[in-house]
Amino acid sequence: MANSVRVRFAPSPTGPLHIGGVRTALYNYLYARKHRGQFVLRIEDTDQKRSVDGAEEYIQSCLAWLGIQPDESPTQPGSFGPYRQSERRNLYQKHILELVDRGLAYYAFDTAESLEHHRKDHEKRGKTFTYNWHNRMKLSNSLILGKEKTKEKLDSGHPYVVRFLMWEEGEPSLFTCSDIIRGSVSVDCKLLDDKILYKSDGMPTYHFANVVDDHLMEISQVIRGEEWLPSLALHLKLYDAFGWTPPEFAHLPLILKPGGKGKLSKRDGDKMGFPVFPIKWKGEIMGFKEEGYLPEAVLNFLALLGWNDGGENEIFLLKELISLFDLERVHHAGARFDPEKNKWFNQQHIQRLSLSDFSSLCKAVIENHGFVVNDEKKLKSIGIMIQPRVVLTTELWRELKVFFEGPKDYDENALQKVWKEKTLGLLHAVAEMLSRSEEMTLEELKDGLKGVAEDAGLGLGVLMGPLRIVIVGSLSGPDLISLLNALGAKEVIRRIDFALKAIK
RNA sequence: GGCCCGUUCGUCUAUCGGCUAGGACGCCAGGUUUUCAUCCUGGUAAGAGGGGUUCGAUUCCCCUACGGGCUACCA
Repeated sequence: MANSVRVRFAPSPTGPLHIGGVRTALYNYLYARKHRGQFVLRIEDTDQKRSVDGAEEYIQSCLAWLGIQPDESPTQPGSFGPYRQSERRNLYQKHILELVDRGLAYYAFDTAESLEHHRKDHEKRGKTFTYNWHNRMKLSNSLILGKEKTKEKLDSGHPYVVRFLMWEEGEPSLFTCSDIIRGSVSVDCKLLDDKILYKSDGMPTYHFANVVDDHLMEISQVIRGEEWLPSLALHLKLYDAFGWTPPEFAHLPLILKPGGKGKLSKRDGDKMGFPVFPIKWKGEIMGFKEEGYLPEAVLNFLALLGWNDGGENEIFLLKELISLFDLERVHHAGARFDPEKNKWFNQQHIQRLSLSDFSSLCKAVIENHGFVVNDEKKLKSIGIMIQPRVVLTTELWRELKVFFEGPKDYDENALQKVWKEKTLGLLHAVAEMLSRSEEMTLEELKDGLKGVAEDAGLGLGVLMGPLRIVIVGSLSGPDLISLLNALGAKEVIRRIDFALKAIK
């Protein structure tokens, strides 16, 4: 099939994958699925110093939790492997040599110290040091050394890097790149530097590895963060140098901090009390999963951060996102991460869960707390009562608890508010009424309670407050009649008795 | 500093020259509910500023301001 779509998500394993990366992965995934193409995970570990143990596995687990798994990855290789850059050295080697041979890249021997010196010196004079056409002939590299001397240096094991010959005098300097989201972007090549393609440790830099890999892996669209836009010209020039047809590019707007300035960073979540990682990292930092978010809600929120389908609906499942997604509708400006709206999305998805899905969520929580419910019908009736009351799944037990344990203490303020002189007698009467009766329907139960209140010359409302406190411990919770019904007469009577002893 | 990208309610956004500028989150008020929550109804609030182009600019162009990114032998 011609023009088949292959996109990639290419994180470097330097720590936990944060929300910006997740969104990049998501957009790639959506694009791939929408166009019936492949979604590739490539690990960019060319910087050994910054690689962090466990980060690669973490990335895979995140994608798995979110349900946006790659078609090809280090652990599930396709026919374009290896999928870790550290395992592709020979490929880079071969290609860098080709560039050098053709005079499009050159060896440079400048030490880090000497470059640093130049930079400082320029800075002092209010200038910027750029290693390029206007000074490359004054520095230390194969361009001035000539073939012989360069070979000598190389053979003697002298450390070197390889630099890209970005631009030479006489060439046209205006270069126009095109971006699916932004249209065309022009840069002046005179201002660009001779980027290092190959480091002295024998590893390629991002720029080089990226271009070689995207070409070799037959990537058709590169969808990545906006921080790469300034190096787009370099990358395109590199494709050009090899004579390769470049993929299309789409640069995504950045995700910004909720309150302050700058892009969202890994530490923001901790600082401000909301997660920025999908799942727990090294048992230290909690993720969306642990904080009670559904993967579909996280996906939904992220998808809408910088993109929308133009309609007014905002709640989408992954399947719908796939059919609606369109890179050309991606917003141009950075988007601020809003933890409140994220929560709202979660609530919406919880509310939309089918009763049986919601019930099984409840069941797991109940069992985690050492209780069992084997009556499906009962489980579902509980589910109906509490589903609208939950925003995060971490709140599940707070709502579920009342069905399994009576209160141990009672809300003082609430007591003062509703506890009247006749309350004691009223509660005794309720217990008595319940002990007399068989199984009751909701209606019968309501009528029974009404009867008790009326016998004391009061309305139902006066009874409900105290009764709720006695059963729940506070003045909040699901519909009391349904709750009493679910608990059963015996348990209700027990709680009343317990409370009457505990209160005064 | 240089280069690049961007700029509509507090936040996420719709609008692709006709706008009384729409929706959502949040917030406020009211209603439903025996409570809280859900739910419903309503309200609040925006085109950064200045120049053009045009019969008409939020929409196109320029300048300024502001925001963001990049400027490493990090990605």
